[in-house]
Amino acid sequence: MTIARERPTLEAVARRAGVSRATVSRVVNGSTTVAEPIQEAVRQAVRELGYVPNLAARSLVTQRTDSIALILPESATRVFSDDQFFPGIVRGVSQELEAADKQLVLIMAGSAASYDRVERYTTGRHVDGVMFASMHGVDPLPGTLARIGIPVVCSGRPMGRGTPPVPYVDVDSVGGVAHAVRYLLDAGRQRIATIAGPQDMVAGIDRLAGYRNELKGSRRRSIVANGDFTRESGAIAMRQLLEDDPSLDAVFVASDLMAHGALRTLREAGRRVPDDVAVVGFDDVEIARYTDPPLTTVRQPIIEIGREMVRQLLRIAQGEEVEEALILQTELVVRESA
Amino acid sequence: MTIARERPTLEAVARRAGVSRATVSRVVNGSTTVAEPIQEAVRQAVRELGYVPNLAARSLVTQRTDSIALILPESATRVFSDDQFFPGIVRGVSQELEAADKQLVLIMAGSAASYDRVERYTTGRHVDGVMFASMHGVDPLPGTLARIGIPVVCSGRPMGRGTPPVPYVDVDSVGGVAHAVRYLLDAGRQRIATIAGPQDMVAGIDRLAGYRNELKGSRRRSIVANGDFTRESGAIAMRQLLEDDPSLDAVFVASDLMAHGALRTLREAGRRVPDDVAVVGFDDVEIARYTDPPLTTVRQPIIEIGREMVRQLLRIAQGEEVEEALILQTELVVRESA
DNA sequence: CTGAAAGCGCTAACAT
DNA sequence: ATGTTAGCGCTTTCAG
Repeated sequence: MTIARERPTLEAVARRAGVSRATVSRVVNGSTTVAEPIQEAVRQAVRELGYVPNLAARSLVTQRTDSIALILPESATRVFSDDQFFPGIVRGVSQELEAADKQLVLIMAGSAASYDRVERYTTGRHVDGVMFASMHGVDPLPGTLARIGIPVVCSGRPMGRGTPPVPYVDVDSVGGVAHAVRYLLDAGRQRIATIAGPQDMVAGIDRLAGYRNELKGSRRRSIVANGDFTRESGAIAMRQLLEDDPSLDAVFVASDLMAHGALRTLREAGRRVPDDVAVVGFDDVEIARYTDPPLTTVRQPIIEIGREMVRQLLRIAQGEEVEEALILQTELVVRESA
Repeated sequence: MTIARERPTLEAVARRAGVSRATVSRVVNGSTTVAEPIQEAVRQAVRELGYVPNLAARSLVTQRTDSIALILPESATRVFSDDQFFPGIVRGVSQELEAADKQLVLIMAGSAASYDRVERYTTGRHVDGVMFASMHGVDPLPGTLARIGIPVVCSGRPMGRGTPPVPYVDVDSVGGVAHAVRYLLDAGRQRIATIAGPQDMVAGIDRLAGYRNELKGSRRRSIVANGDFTRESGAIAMRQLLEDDPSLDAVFVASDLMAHGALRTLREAGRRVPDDVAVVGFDDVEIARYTDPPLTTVRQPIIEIGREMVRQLLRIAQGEEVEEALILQTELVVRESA
């Protein structure tokens, strides 16, 4: 199928054009210090031979690859589920990387074996920098990378303190949730439950902490069920809550997707929303506008997180010092009246 | 933030362990021909120095990177839309690559600039093989890669014949559509329209051809509107069709997502499905089971396409000859009775 | 403005 | 079983 077993090298081009390797290299890399006629001769030789530079060789000497990895420690199934978090991050990252003319390589790693591969891939310097999103538990990889000098940025504060600390971009979850809960309190709600996110992820932990914090001041007891950010888990958790406390009149749900599931359960249980039970979500993904009723939720600038991750990463790659934390603001979006 | 500016090399490890570079290389790569005590000494040195192999150097000599690219010539927005084609392909590819212990790097390229970058990235041998899905128009890149000896496989027959031909995995669209149309004919439908996919994609072209082919034998005239595989375009195309021929009683839609949109339009227009108008889709994605009424559709084994692409690619990479075309079968799934 | 030469860090014969 | 040696294909001083 392929004849071209022998790929032409710089050397071959140089011979053909009757110049030195150095000159060919200069032309190929767009140096302006080469006489026009020679440039043309070189380009011609490149064309005739079908020369394409070997990036491995180049990056061996330049120490750059001009590509950046975004690691999603999740299975492909999860990444492409209807959770709008991943698309948001990827879009933000793409936009910003586009502007910097860097190649984005997206890597999913849902299993232990694949995570090992990712470790080899990234530590081996196949990319100039690495971003992590949706991390679970205490993950040593970001710290490892940072230690061997590869620029890293995480989305969400990494769990466990490492040395050196890994810079991250996050949103003010605790503050956002506080707004949400206060909104429910102000509306006179008495028994405010929560459906928490997975407790192996900072997003899950922080949102639950925000809820507990805010409730503490109001002498109300907390009523908690756990989900994993999927719609289905929200439906199940809501059932659990209704069992635990049938008289609850409000629930803060740690993600819109789970809130969507919770709404279904409430409807099935004959509770009116928001009359009987007020529901507030988190994320402000598109679905929040189409639920019945539309969801009051805490807006999180997901795309912006992606963009900021890239900006931080590029700064680090240029040797600039950056703050460990870059925190973006959240905002309560009221859609139904509780 | 990072102290490790100087990355230890094989050389450094060798010195520290008091052996030669070759021995260290053997240990690092798991050769069994090294005496146990020496292995241990080397591993210790590796640990102490925090040595990590430089993959660029390695692949410069081995000519391998153990990673494979999947190129999606679409924007991130489109890839993460609710079109279940992309997730299916990615899942199939992931599964199969996992088994081969190769790293998948997913690359999206929705703009011309990004496509240039992808060309540089792939021709530069950053990966051992390249897969393409969702191609638009005549794309020279697969052919270019094949020519310079990089294994390539496409999903869907590439448009335009190149030299050498690029191997591809596709489904029997024409046959699948024929079944669908015949099903409508057998049900006694008289005016069978179609909502075609984008005509710059083989999937769009082939499905339209299948419709025209099958209709030709029945002396019925074809009624065509165009969409771009999105739900919204299906809704719009359906409106168009109703205007063109208010008396149509059936429509074959080239994708389930467009069919979903078409159903909405039909409902708004007061047509009952399937009583007034029968609708048949293509893809059999999950949504087809949840539309109202559930969609009769042509099932396409999307995940299998992904898996087969990888299998073909690995064969090519091992120097095996493969057939240019690998065609998977489709199947009509009847859900509503037309 | 161009060429010669010295590596980048690693692997793989080939010796020993 | 281990070491020596010769590159892989490229960039980049440094001379000229």
